[in-house]
Amino acid sequence: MPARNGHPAEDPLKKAAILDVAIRAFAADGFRGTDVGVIADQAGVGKGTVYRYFGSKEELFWATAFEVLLRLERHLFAAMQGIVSPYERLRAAGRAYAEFFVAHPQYLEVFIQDRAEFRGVGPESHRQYHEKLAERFAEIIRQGVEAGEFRPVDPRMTTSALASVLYGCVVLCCYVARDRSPEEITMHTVDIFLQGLRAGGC
Amino acid sequence: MPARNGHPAEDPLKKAAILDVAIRAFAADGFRGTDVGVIADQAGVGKGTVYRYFGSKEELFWATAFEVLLRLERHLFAAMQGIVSPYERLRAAGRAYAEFFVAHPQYLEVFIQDRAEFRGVGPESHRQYHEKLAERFAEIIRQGVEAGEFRPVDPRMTTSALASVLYGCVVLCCYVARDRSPEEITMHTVDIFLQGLRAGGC
Amino acid sequence: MPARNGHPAEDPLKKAAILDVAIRAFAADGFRGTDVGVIADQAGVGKGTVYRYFGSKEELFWATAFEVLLRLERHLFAAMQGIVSPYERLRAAGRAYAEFFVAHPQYLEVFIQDRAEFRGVGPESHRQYHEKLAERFAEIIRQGVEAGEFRPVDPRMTTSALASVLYGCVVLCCYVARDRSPEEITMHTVDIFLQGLRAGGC
Amino acid sequence: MPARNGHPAEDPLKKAAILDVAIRAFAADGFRGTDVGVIADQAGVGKGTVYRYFGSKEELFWATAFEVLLRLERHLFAAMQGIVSPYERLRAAGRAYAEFFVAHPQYLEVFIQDRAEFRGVGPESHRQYHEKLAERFAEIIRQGVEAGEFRPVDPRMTTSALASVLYGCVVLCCYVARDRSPEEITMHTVDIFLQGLRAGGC
DNA sequence: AATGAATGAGCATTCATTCAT
DNA sequence: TATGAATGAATGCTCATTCAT
Repeated sequence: MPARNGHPAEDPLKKAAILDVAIRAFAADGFRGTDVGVIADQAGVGKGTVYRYFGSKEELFWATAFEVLLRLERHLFAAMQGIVSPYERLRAAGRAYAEFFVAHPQYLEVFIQDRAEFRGVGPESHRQYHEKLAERFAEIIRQGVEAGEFRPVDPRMTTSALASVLYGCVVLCCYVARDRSPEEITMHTVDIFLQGLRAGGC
Repeated sequence: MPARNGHPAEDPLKKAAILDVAIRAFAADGFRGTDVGVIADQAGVGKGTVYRYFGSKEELFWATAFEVLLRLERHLFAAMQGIVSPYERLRAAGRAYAEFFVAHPQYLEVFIQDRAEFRGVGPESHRQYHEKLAERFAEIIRQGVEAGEFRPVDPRMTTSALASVLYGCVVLCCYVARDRSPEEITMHTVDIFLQGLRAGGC
Repeated sequence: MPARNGHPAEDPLKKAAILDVAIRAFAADGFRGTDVGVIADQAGVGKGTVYRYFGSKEELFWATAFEVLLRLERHLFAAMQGIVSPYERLRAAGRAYAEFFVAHPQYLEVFIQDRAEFRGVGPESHRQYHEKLAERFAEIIRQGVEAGEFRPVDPRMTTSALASVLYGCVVLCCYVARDRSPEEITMHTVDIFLQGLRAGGC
Repeated sequence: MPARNGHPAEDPLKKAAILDVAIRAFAADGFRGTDVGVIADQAGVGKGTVYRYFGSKEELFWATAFEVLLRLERHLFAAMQGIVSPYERLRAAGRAYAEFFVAHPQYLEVFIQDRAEFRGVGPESHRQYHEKLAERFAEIIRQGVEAGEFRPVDPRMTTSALASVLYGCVVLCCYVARDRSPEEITMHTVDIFLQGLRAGGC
């Protein structure tokens, strides 16, 4: 809503610049450890501008976390593009998930900070977005079940299960099996998830 | 009468009291949000004593995280006690893992803080302990493979996989499927992990 | 069509609107606690306009304080209208003074802020106006003395005395005798001032 | 309450030093304009120490204002020492009041800030102290009335009246009659207060 | 050895003022 | 002329760590 005589009420480029810097900053130092002033400096704007655009450090963080979620979603669905088999779609999503966080470790840190600092209690809009995203995966699983490709599992719980598997893999890879890449571990885990650890009992 | 070695005259009871308080404090407010002074007060000791026993806030946190790891390990192996089948042992461990963190949510927060604040880079002794713990599970998987109960997977990678699955379940339960308990989600996930999502293609 | 002199094309209505809002704002939050941006918003103008019309927050405050002084003066002389006896004129002025600040507590706060923040050191024009106002009262006292209604006091000092009495009454009424109204206290004080506390020793 | 092995829980000298600096600082820059850090520096202590001793900037200010009130009270009663006649006691108090604030202008500024910033709403303990002080003066007036030295006025209201007169004189002297000293103005006003402005109508 | 008073770097947020549009 | 986005200095308060007692 520009004023009567022309004003760029909000500059999307500037907003994006702040967000980009914020991702790196929160990833590097954590929510508490991050200085809003440093973000402002690195984004080339005044501290007041950051507050103008985002209201508070907390809201800035949530905007940051949301942006990461958006990018992850885009990456996942791009990777599943053109694949039909639900089985292959989940494998592709798993691989993309690992790739995404390996390529952008800072995104992972933001995810982790979100949980660590706010225990998953963010703005309602985030919850709704999670919900929508989960539903998209539940639908894939539902199709796999209907197609007889998957066992007759509960789609929503299995979406949770898949999310847990993927999240656990990328988060814990720093603790375990340092001689393997996160992608390797993730794909191994996803494959067990899909095939089962148990020896095939027909 | 100073002790034989190291710090003279350390009172193990006092140390345990501090640690107990620290778990609750770090869980409640996070690493950065926790005030060492408050821990000292609640433990009934002076701030200086906390520093004498633990050196720094960071070291205190690591001691805290280590204590939680010890308790988790005890709980897991107690739950596997007397079970022979590797398959059943892993199921029992999975259930125990979820139970443990549901019964003591603060322990989970400490785990999460550990990763969030220090990216899994703690003292070397922790790494070694993780290693030993992982080896114990790898051994179970190895036995399962040898017994023909499991597919011929890499035991170490599969241990990673299992850890990721369990960790992901308890950490993410706050985001997804709020209508299910963490135990339900975890057991569902573990069962898929063991049985496979794919429809049994003999 | 710019005005003949000084600032071209100043809108007196807009200026008055800003001043009105400013009185309330400064009274409510004090000089330091008042946000110029809020004044601009409430007056329905841009922040830049406030600065265009008043130059700085400080000058805005002085304009505000001056406006209050003008209104007080009008109120006092309206109340003295038609009264001849100097004695009765001063009583009427005293009563009007108390009434004025009871009816408009925000005016009082502005007076107090003026003294608190600037120690009475405002622009020279204010000093001159004070001087003129004081002289009008001194003249009344002079007449009272000449008429034999007052003792032969120094008119200027007695004007000061009267001002102090009135100011003290309205400012301190929040500390003392909360069971009496400011008007009661003021009239009691004024009457003592006029009659003397001492038992009339003829 | 020192700890088991000797601690000077609170150093009264340090506290007094902070208070002394605070009086000057608040007087010079006002409540809002004063930087607690500057007070700490000038008092030769850390900022944390100021907060340890006084809890907050506001409480520090109240302690400051209270200290000034105590000093004023001591000065007033010292000046009335040995004087019997209520009439002379009030004159002496009036003179002492003016002298006190002329000798310590910063005390006056603190008084004014108190009213400006907090509208006389301080801690309950202050109100009680004011009350006690007022009662002491009311008693003097009561005695003057009983002795026939004063007219039969209400002692409490007349105390208010006297307080208003004195306060008004010292506060406003910066606006009016700059060619007279505050003491002169005050004594003139007090004398009118005592004798009456009106020509003695027997 | 134990204590807790003292320290001061650190940080979120506000707001007077400017100036491009 | 009017606007309000941008700026960044300013400030209250916290808390990890030290050290005199």
